[in-house]
Amino acid sequence: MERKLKDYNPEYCPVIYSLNKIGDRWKLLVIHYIRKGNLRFGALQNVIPNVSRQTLTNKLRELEADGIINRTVYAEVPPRVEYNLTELGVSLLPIINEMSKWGLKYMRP
Amino acid sequence: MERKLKDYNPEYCPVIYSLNKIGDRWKLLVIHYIRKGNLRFGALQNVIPNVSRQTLTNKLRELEADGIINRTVYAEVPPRVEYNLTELGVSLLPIINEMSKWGLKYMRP
DNA sequence: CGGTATCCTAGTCGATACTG
DNA sequence: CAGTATCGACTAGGATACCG
Repeated sequence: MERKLKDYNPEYCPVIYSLNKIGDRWKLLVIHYIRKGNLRFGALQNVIPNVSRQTLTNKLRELEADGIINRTVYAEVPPRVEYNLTELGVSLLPIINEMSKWGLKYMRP
Repeated sequence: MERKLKDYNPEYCPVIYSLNKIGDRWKLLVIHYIRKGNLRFGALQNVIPNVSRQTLTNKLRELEADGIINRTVYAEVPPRVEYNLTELGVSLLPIINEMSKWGLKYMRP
């Protein structure tokens, strides 16, 4: 699925381009939870339900590679790593805001 | 992945609720392409890149079950089936608009 | 603490053939 | 035309163990 959508020419469909960057539940959740401020790896793992360390690592690396989040390593013992949104990451918040608004309006618990 | 996110209690996170409804590339693309007006099954298959009949069928059924699209069958020969957005489906368009805006602004072809 | 490295499985998707 | 049925390949993601 990943491969297929990347083969398209996104030039003709901005939506597909966006989907290739963040069309992924985990990524959106990471961005959603990071928005409030810097978060450590462990905190992310706790706050995102049921994500495995490995998957979280993968998604964080992809987001970092795409320039959506920053990864800051503090040379301490025990080690501390914090993630926060880049400017590009912040520019994605309106999308998440719309999703949040829609969810609030239409979800029936 | 599907199962996992469904196990969460979405009551506490509207974003997760939204993701459970439309956190899926195919679904978003279907909604995106249907927005312009009624579309037949074949037209959808042509306009959505590389989607198989089976996958498209599945996604259309799920969207229908969630009340996001209508399916209208015309008793003709050859048969004609058209899909269009319900009111609920239309309410999702702001999300897609935001994604489209973001893609337009930040994609580098 | 914040990761890798492996392994493995469930589920998704595509190809093909067939149907009303 | 608009599907279904079947099968097989692929892969995202979870479990586990280990590392700096």
